[in-house]
Amino acid sequence: MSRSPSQEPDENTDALPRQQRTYSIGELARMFEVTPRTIRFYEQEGLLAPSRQGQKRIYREKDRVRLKLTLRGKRLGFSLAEIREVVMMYDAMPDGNARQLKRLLEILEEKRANLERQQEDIRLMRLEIDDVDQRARDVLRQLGETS
Amino acid sequence: MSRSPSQEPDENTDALPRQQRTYSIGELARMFEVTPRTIRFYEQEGLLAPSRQGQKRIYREKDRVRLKLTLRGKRLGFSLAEIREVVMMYDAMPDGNARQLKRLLEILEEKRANLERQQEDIRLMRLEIDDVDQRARDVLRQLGETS
DNA sequence: CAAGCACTTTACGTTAACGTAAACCTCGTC
DNA sequence: GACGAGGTTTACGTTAACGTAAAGTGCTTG
Repeated sequence: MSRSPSQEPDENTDALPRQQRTYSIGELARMFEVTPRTIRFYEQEGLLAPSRQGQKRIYREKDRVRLKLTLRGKRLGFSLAEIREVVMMYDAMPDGNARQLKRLLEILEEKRANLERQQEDIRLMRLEIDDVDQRARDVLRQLGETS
Repeated sequence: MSRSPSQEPDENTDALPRQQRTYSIGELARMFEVTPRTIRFYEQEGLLAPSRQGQKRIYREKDRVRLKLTLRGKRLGFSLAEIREVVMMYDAMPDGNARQLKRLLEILEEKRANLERQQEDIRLMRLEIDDVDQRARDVLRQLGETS
C-alpha cells in the first residue's frame, strides 16, 4: 500500500466563507497528493459528483470532504465499493425509508467491528515490531563489541 | 476489503510439545479461513517456506506464525511485498551485517509511522461513523413519530 | 481394484484501482 | 496567432492477489 506522506490539508485558516470556495481538479489533486486521474476515477465510481462549469469540473467543500473521507478509507484498506456504500447511503438519508436506514445502521455496525479488529491488529503488530526492533539492536550492539 | 470473520485460531490448548506439531496445507487453510491456493501463493511470493515430505508441504509452527503475521499485515492493508520485506530481513538478521540491520531499523520506523497514521485514521473514522449513526437514528425516530 | 479424498503442478482468467497515451478544447499572454 | 498550462474524453495497459480449471499422484477404504 502507498501510505505516503499525503498529509491532509489544514482546516480553514483563511477568512473566506467556506461555502463559496471552489477547487479545480488540479488543486484537489495537489492538496491530497493524488493524480487528477484518481479523482476522475472516483467520480466514475460514484464517489464524487462535482458540478460543471462548461466542460470543467468544479469541486466544492462537500466534494473535498468526500475525497478526504474516501482517501482515509483507502488508507484503512476499505475498497471503493465499501466506501461508496456508506457515502451514498449517507446522502440518501434525509428522504430514506426506514428499511434503508436500518440497513445503514447495520453497515455502520460492521464498519465499527472492522475498526476494532484493526485496532487490535495494530496493537499486536506494534508489539511484533518492537520485538524485532529490540533484537536488531541487540545484534547490532554485539557486532559493535566484537569488532 | 474482505475483513471477514477469519478468527485467529486459539493458542496452544493441547498438551503436545509445540515443536513437534505439523500441519497440512488444508489444515492451515481451514484454521485461517483462506484457500490452499492463497497459501501456495504466499510461498511463491517468498513469504512461506514449508519443508516437504515427498511431494507434500509440511508446515511447522514457524510457518503457521508467519502465515498469521502475513494475514494480520494484510488486514492492515500492507502489500505482500511490504510484509515480505520485514519478514525476510527478520530471518536474515542473525547473520546480518550492520548495514542490513540499520536498514531494517529504518523499515521498522516507517511501519511504526504507518501504524500511528492508521490509528489516527481509525479514530477519525469512528467519529464519522458515530456521527452518521446518530443522524440515522434521529431520522428514524422522526419517521416513527410522524407515522 | 475402484472410488474418493487430499494433495500436487501448470496455466490461464479475473478484479480493483488506477497509469498512460493520444487527441482535443480554451484560456491568458507574449 | 502561436503557445503553454490547465482542463477534457476515450481507450488501452498494468499490477497485485488471488480464483478456477485441468490433469496427475498417493493413500486408504468399501
